[in-house]
Amino acid sequence: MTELMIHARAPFDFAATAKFLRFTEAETIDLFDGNVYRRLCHINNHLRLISVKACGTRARPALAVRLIPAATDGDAESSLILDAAVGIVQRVFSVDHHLKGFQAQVAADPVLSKLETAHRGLHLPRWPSLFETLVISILSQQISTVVAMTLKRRVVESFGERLELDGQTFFAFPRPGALANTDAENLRALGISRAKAASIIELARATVNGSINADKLAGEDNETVIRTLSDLRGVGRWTAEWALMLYFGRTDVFPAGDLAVRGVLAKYYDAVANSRERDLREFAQKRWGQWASYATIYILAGLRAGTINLRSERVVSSTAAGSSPRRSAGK
DNA sequence: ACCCAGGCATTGG
DNA sequence: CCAATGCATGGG
Repeated sequence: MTELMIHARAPFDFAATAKFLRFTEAETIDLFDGNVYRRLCHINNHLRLISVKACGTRARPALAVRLIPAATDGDAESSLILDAAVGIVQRVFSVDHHLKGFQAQVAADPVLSKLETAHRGLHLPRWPSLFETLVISILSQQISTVVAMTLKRRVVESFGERLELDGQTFFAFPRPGALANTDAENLRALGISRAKAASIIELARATVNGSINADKLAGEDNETVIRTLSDLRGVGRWTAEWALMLYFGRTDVFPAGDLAVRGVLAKYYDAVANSRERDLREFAQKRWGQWASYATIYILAGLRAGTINLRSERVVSSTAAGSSPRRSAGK
């Protein structure tokens, strides 16, 4: 069986990166068993299961990529598909990001350097397409991630193509065309709000007709991408910023409107305890600069792992025994 | 039953 | 420019 190797830059923690965007057991599309990452993808109009696992050494990490059905040696079409699959894996695991720069950036920041140590090697995990990225972010707006993943699973099972392999059913994320021509009621029936249903359908149509072009946007700067994506119904700054990270792989983005991120800054950074969104953004850009996206995901990773939390007081204050407690989250 | 969770569009000052 | 409001589900 043909297997391709992709080399990555150390530090690189394959499992942490694979897990970051996949927090529920009920995942039907983005599969990770702790060892092998698998996802069914449309590649050059073929359905293929991409299978990835870590190999190499700590100093020279690498990924091994396989396709099922397997590529046929010497077949030109198979070769194209394999190359495309490698491109997807490179994107999903941000193998080109060099985290030494992030380490240097946060060395003097007590909170982030602790998080960097705790989660060392976590790369920015990304989605294979801009369409999928935006649909997931729209579904995630305001509601808990668990609910959002439930809704995503229903969308995938209703509109995604499937492939049976060894008695197991694999789903691909729906292509834009599958959602562009559906009625909003079909999404409403899955528990999606009226506004989000309309947003997803409009996004699907914009993707099909080319008015949203991921390849073109890839060459634009952050603010241009944010402006362009924000023209879509249901896409605001928060959603566009996460798309800059989770699809385009920009390392210098800070989603200052994010509820969880705001809570952490309010609790752990006195300087911005009650700041407005644009002040938080300025603070983050100054402090984390080209690595603000990594500061963001390490903060969220820390929250999930319990390295940091939003529940109680940050530390025991030696002098203010009777002082009023700090609010733990922004309003 | 109620409140909240990795927002957004709309409306009104 | 800023504040208030409704929206969807599922877990506490």
